[in-house]
Amino acid sequence: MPVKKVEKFDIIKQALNLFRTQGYHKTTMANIGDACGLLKGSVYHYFSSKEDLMREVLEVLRDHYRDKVFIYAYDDSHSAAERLRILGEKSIEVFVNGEGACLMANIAMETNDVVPEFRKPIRDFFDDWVNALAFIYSDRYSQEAARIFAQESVCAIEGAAMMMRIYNDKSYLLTAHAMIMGKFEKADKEALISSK
Amino acid sequence: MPVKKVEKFDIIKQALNLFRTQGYHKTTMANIGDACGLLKGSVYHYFSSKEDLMREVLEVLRDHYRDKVFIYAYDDSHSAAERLRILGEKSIEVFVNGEGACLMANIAMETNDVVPEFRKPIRDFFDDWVNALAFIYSDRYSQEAARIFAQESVCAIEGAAMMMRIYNDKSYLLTAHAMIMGKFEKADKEALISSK
Amino acid sequence: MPVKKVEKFDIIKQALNLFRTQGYHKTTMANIGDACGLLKGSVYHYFSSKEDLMREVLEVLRDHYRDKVFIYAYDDSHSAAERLRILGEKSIEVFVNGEGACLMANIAMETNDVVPEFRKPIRDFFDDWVNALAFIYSDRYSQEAARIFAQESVCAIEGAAMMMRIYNDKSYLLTAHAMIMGKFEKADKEALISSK
Amino acid sequence: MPVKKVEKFDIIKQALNLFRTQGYHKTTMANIGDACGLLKGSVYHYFSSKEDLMREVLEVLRDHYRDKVFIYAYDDSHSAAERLRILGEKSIEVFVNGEGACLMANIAMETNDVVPEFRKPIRDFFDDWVNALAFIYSDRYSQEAARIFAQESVCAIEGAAMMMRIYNDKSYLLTAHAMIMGKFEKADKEALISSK
DNA sequence: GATGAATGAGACTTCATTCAT
DNA sequence: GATGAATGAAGTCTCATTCAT
Repeated sequence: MPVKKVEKFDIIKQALNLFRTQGYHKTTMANIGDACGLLKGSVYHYFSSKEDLMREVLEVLRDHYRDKVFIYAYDDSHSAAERLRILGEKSIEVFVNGEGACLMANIAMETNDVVPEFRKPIRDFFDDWVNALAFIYSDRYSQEAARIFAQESVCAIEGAAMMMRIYNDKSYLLTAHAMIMGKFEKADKEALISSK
Repeated sequence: MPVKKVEKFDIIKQALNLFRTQGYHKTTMANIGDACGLLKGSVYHYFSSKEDLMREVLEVLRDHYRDKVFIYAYDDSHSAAERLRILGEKSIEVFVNGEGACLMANIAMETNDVVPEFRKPIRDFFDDWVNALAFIYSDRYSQEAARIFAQESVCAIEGAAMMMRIYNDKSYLLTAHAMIMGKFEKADKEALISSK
Repeated sequence: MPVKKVEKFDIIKQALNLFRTQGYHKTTMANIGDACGLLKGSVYHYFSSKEDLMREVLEVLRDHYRDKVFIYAYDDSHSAAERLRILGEKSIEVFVNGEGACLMANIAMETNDVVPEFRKPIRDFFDDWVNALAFIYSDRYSQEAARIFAQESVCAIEGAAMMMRIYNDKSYLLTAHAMIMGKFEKADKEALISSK
Repeated sequence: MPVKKVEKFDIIKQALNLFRTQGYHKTTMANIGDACGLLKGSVYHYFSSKEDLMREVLEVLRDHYRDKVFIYAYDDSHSAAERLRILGEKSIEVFVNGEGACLMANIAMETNDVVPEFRKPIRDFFDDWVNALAFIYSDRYSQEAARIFAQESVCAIEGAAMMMRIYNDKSYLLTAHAMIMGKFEKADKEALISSK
């Protein structure tokens, strides 16, 4: 029976949302328990500590993006531009539904210097993301240029997510995606022109 | 001769660095006291609460940027490109010296949903920044386009600051500035071309 | 067999005694914890704050008097004089056992101007007391006169409780009760005489 | 020049009012300083400690009552009833002007079991009061009866002061005084009758 | 597996007090 | 005499964590 498994995942989902919006230190085990209909003591049946819970949250999120989002970057059945569009769409969906906050970025900023254990899963996530974009971009850019553009893209999106949250205005994210798509498509044309 | 007295501004500076690197909730009044050679109780001689101290930190930082950095955007004695370069240089200086963390962004992400009092000073800071860049850009862009480019620039730099911190790699920030400068200069040429 | 657990009511009883003798501000959560064999932090498992605990203490005491003491005022199976005697006896018992201090009066005096939240339960207690006495007195006095005599009686007893505490001499309370009983009985005779 | 003396007395007066309404523990040295236009540190030029200040407050109040109020009890130029009226008038004045709180009673209740140093001045005050009333009453009562009536009178007035404060209703005090005067005058008539 | 009681460390804050200027 | 900076003890409260039931 998958009952237990589901419950554990529920805790992770609730914790993810709380960590995302309230941050790591402000979110208490009682908050998490409340959100799941559990007492805080009961959360310890599933996770040995708050840090452990956070690690699992980061892992689940990393896996989710790798398996359900970034994977599309490598899907040959779509054009590069199309794949870029899909990635953008999916991350907008997640960011915007999740009240415009990126767990990875927020936890990175809050805990980078105080809970070093979280660094690796966070870096892994961003590695995956940059690699995925670089793979798409390598269609029209050199290895080197694709990588830099990928990094720039991630910066642009994360910066936009931050502004979106500060100003409570979703347009930042849309603008960022449009900018990236535009730049990529322009590269396309230039590539076409120069290849003539 | 006065005994070495702690200046209020010293506390603000130390607090700024601690808040920037450890975050708001993880930084304790004892940490701040320690950094100034004071007991935690003594900090209350200057600030009525931790929140109050943070408010003053945000205010000081906002004022600093407005008066010492963004002000160059409006300095007629330099060309637009030159002014853009100066702004970039100054913020790199601050970010990088400050161990690569942007207090405004970090606190925004950590406290946006839990300490609404901090929202206004943070927004004010970003308003100042966007306005300054938009003013420079309006030299070669329409009002509308300048504003959007300014927002994109801030996003790019903040995203880069985040990546810099996560990967402990200062090149992100340099790349972001180079990209912005490049785009602005290209606009220059295009403007020249189209004005022919 | 359950491990000896602290009952919520135990905490209330211990707190009542401490508040009564040491006052509200001087009594600490650690004092209360100690008196119950708990750490100060553990008291918060039962009460959300010191003020909340005090509110419950006041409520319990008010309920106790209403249900276990003042209720006798309305018991038809005894004569008015007898009911008055019972009330006096019971309150002497409580006051004297409680080391001669009236929690309600003490907390009223200490917190009247600084913790307005306590005013209502305190007034409710004194309302109950005056009403109970007035009901007894209405047997031989007009509504109006009974009410005033009831108020005077409460004043006399509370004043006596104060003097008892200051001089550590229980006779004040006995004297006050004797005076009240005497006055009531005299009214009886006068009533008899005037009814001839 | 009596400048200094006056200032010290100012502090005592302000402290008296604060202690009376807020209680001993809740009143801070900063409160007292504020009320005098001093910083809290400066109060220590006049009093070695908060306890010391309170002791002086109690002493001043005791002296005031002894020299300016109770002294009328022994003034041969008025009848006993007149002297009783004067005492009542003066204490109503003080109580009611002083926002209906009796410093002596309040501090007695709050500190009886925790600051034994205050007991003696408080007892001295009440001794003075009882003696003064007993002296008046001895005009028409036996030594013994006068003393008991004096104690009852003090109880009645203090109880009334308490109720006045709890209900914010000055009539309690007036009623108490009327009751005492009435009882004394009745004794007068009875004495006259029995002396026939 | 869940509960709720309990812990203990540590957070923010207050405050009487001291002292150099 | 007054100030303001500083102290240190203590107070209220929070919270991750443990554990018997």
